[in-house]
Amino acid sequence: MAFGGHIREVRERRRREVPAFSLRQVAGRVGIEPAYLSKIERELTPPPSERTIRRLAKELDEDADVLLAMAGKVSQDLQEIVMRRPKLFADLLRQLREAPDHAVLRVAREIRDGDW
Amino acid sequence: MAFGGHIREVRERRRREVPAFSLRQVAGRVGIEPAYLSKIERELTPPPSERTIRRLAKELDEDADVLLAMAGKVSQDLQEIVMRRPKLFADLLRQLREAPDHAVLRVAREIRDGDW
DNA sequence: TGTAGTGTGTAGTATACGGTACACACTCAG
DNA sequence: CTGAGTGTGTACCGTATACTACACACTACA
Repeated sequence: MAFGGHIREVRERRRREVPAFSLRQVAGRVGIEPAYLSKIERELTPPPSERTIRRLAKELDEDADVLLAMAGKVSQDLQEIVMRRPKLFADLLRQLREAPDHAVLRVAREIRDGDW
Repeated sequence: MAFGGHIREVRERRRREVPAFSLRQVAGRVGIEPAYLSKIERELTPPPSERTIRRLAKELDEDADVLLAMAGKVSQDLQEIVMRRPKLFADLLRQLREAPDHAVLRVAREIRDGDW
């Protein structure tokens, strides 16, 4: 799904319960102009910066990494993890490209359980 | 190490054997202006685009992912892998941030040996 | 009926990105 | 001593990024 439309959906849904989720008020709390948020939601402009996406995520209680992905971006902190050991992580990610979710999850679990 | 200086070092080293690795000729084969490559190598300009970095990597027989990392970038194809399953890979990468190389390598090996 | 709040149209802006184009000074081989 | 090749200084360029600012029309409530 596209970024803007998703934001609009989530915001409107939230708004049905809490009127403070009007476009103007959300824009205000997020720190951008209402007109800009309007254009974002209708996809008349490309998705905003990572910084703004993070604030939107917080405001709307959505997962920042997922929103960033919808915006065609990858979180800066993840990029730094890869850049610190480029060969290592480049290989790993390409290995895992086609791997099913459960296999990747198992890997993550093994690591978390600290058997290294 | 910084991107530009590394490029200069590698190119000069190569040049000692093969004179075709002059700045001008490399720039020519890579498809950029010599003046631009000069500025890149002396870091008077930020590193070039991913596209140009890839060509430099090929030309100088260096690892593209490593060069990209030195340039503060992450390969577009890796970004797409993460963006397709953002939660999955965001979690995984953050798990692996502090993990020692050998642990990550083992994970990659397990996956490659296809036990999923 | 006015006024508070809503979303939107239009215009403009500062900064960064990713370079090109050309002239210059230097070196070194024939 | 010339001319082919070297690296570099300076100026400029189009496009994209990430927004702001303001005016407008509409709705609903008091």
